[in-house]
Amino acid sequence: MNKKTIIRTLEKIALYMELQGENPFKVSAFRKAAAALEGDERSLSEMEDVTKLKGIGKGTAAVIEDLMTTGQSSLLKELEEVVPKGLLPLLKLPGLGGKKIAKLHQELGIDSAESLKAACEACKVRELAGFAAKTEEKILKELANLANRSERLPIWQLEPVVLQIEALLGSMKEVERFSVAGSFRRAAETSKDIDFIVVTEAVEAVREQLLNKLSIQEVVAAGDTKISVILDLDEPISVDFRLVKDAEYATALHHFTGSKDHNVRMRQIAKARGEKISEYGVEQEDGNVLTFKDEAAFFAHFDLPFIPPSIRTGTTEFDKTEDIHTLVKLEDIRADLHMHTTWSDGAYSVAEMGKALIARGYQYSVITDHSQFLKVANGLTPERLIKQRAEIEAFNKAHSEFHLYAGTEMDILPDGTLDFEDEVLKELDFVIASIHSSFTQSQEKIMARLLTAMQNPYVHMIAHPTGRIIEDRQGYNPDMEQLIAWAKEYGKILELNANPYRLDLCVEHLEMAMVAGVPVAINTDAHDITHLRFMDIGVRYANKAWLKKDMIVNTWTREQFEAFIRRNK
DNA sequence: GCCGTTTTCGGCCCGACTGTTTTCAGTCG
Repeated sequence: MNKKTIIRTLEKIALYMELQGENPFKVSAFRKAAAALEGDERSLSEMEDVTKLKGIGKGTAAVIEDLMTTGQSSLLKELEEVVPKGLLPLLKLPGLGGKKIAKLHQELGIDSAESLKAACEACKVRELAGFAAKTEEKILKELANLANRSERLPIWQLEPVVLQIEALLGSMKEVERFSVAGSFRRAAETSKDIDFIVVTEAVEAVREQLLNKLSIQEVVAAGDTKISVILDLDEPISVDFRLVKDAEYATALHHFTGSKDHNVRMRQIAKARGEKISEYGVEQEDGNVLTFKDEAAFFAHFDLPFIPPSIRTGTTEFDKTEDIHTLVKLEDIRADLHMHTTWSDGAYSVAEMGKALIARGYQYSVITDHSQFLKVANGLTPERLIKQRAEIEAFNKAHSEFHLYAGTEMDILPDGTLDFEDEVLKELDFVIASIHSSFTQSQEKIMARLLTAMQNPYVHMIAHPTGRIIEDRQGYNPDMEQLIAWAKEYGKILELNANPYRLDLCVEHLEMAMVAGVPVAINTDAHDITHLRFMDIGVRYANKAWLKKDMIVNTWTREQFEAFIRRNK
């Protein structure tokens, strides 16, 4: 019995219980048990007693025991008999939870998205206690959204899987070099699968290891050059591995990175010169096939500069080649201006974050914990801000080559006021203003809230300006044209939040900001040292909008940054 | 269901807000 299967079964049980309207604490107990198993590095056989794990007691241990001895869970089977499968996707509808779905099922016999839609259209739902006409309308709207949802997976779901596969490939001595390719490499918001190019002379050994060490649901193909599998995850993810010889690496990587349209343009360019591009190399008129040591050499062969993957759309990258050198690169980044520590909801102390930032080669950064309104995130009161500043100053004293600024991520409250008085704000080096509440207010109200922040002389930046989560929620729908105009008028920075859940501002809005000449900061919003890696995603994403390096605040030197933040002091 | 006792039940992170009702589930981080 696979540990992953047990984790997934426990989570499935939680899901079905939720649909029954079970006690939420009971539901979360099953989820916690699953998380406890997942969080423990040991395999099942290495644990003599699972109930020793915090979060696993008699009930969940019985489920595990059941799975180990019979290969299935009788509890889950019982639940599946009582709860229609068609109810599962309804949990994804905003506004509907287990209790409401259970009620819809019990009272109206609803068992699927289709029957829910029919009941709403027949005005049956509004007759139930706790439901009304407005709810009906909302459900219908969200059902339409659900149907429109593509099969593509969001980047935040793929990123940890890519990381895991990279670690596995990196550990194989038979693998000479490798790279993720496809739309993930192009920093697409969503992808239908993950592609890897792997250089090896030992195809057999690499294939065996991939098939044995990955948690696989289905092997689609396992040949000499291509291995295609579906991984056994919460949502199944397809992964293709292309095994190539070292000489083919550059052209194979280019070919499988795409985009399709980019490749078409490249092949046209080659054809005009009497050459032919394939994944194996560039064939000359005499039949001789050229190969390249890397992609840069490949592009150079066609008199092109290195084109970063994220701008390979098959359009502008060929028209604006002279601008490519103005795009930001990871090594241009000197700072991260948005992160959290244990003072609010982060996982590491000020000093631990500081050291991790120094290790990344940054010159300065800003600690920006949540403000008092966000009680669940342990937001800071003015008194705690003062104490935190002392800790930041102590860190700076011990590290003269680097500087940590004291900031805040301050909430813009639902009533349109700011969470701190000006007296508090003016003592801070850097002030971020953010919306984390009342997303469903009218655009007018949302804009009024944002205007308050824009007009405050102590606010420097608006973080994640739309509040969207990729493939999950739309955000609070601000009027971006207006917001960008205000940012220009009041001299504020807009954020490109690099967390793969957000990527907010999106490409379209970043382009608008650039045209308006509004400075952008690429920030990780790290709640953990490992989240600092998101800077790479942010930089690659920024390239999609052709943001010029000098408009990106955190490429500035410490002196330039300081001049900006001191303006209104 | 799990945990941890001032051992066998009460709390489980939380406080404001929305839409619905007149007490509450769901949503935000």
